[in-house]
Amino acid sequence: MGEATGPDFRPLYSQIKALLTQRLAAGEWPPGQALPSETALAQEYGVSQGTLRKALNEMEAERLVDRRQGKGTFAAKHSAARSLFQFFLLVGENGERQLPESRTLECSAGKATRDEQEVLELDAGATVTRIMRVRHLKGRPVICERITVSTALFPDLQRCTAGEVTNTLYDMYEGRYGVTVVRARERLRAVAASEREAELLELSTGAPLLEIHRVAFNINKHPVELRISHCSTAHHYYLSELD
Amino acid sequence: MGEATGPDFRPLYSQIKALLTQRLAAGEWPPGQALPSETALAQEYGVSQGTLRKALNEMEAERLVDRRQGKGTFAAKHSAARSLFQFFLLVGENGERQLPESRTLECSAGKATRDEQEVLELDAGATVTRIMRVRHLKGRPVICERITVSTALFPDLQRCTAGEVTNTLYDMYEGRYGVTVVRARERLRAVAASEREAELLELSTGAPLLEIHRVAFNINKHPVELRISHCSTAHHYYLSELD
DNA sequence: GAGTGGTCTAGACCACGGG
DNA sequence: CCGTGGTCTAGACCACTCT
Repeated sequence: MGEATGPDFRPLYSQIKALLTQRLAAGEWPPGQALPSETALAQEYGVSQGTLRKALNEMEAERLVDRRQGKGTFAAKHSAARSLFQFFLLVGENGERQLPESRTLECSAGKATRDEQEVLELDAGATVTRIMRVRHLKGRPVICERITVSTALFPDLQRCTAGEVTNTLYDMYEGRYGVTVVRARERLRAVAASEREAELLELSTGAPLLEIHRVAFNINKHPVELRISHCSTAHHYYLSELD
Repeated sequence: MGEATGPDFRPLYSQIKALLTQRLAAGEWPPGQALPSETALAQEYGVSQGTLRKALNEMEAERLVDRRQGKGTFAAKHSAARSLFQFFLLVGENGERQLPESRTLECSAGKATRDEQEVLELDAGATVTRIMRVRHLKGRPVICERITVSTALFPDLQRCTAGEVTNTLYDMYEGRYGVTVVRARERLRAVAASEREAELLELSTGAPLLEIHRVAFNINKHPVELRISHCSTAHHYYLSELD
């Protein structure tokens, strides 16, 4: 009957899900790799295939795994599609989606501010790496953003961001640091463009910008990145589906 | 084996779901009313309880029905909680949620503009009812919004919005007109406050405001309301969960 | 106690992907 | 061809709600 770790009064499938998520977070199946089949896992845990299926289906709904008939179940992996549809909600007038190109302005390390420390749940005095960049859509500068991550979690990020341009930052977090971003919380406000932002985005000072304050979380629900973006919404809008 | 209406190559549970949704949309079970039990419906359609359960569970995920152990399955009904958590995403600094009070400024009927006609999928020359109102949170004026609906779908809305203040507009759509809003799409931009908005919201002209362009849909996926809100984000932010 | 939805099981068959 | 996940079934038992 496959005893777990102790008495647990949640449904079986929910316990199985927690165990599988734990193994996933521990790196037992790196992003993109196949998990054992349903039947194998069911046998391993001593439960029916139906129970195991319910656990895996919920994990798929949370985008922790990818399931495909005839192929198998795979640990979630970042892709351009995922960045585009899950994490980049600024779309063009006609609704078309496109990932922006990025130009890094600055990249430096320093002591976390009180705000950064709290949001990223860091120890007092921890070192963070900050990236300032401008992002372009169809040749136009549209976004001005400042990204903050823990230097301990992402060492040498400065050097990495210099050369590579092809992939998104989240691809790099996953590929080079083994950190997969699965969820994010965004807080939106309207703000006035500062003098510098106005210059970078080719607008006038005081022009209204959409501020996106994003905290990104890894599979363990720990915050791993703080990103504050100021976006010109002259030719784009932020799409939010309420359902 | 319970023939449906014709040859259909989707999975059984998906066909059942479509049939149940259709009956729900037709008003067979008004908001809040109980549907027959799983066993009864399974027998009616000649499928197993498991298949029927899968259909109902998906409908619950889409918030078309409410299911509670020991009680039954109920047609979705609007509630303060639903308005608050599904449709009102402007929250206070400390993350607390609260529904705003509304003060109607104007309410009039007229010919739909080209934009309104397209968004609401109306015939050319259709009549619409428009409401202008200011909404307050904790005594402060925070939102300035213009609402447009089809007059044919919501007759006499002008008279209705005059007196009643207790409930939300969506409660009224449901209670008086039998229209349940189940989904919405919002497009967000940063805009500058007009002179009038600045006055109403007690800000200076040109101050940055968050524009929310919302289209609300009924259970049949038809657009039933257009709402453009201009929000002061001095003491509130728009919360968007990306998962 | 009777009735509801929730969990769990075991097994059959189907659809898909790849050798 | 085999192995994978997807569908469908039938039945047992549990947890919750109301009378």
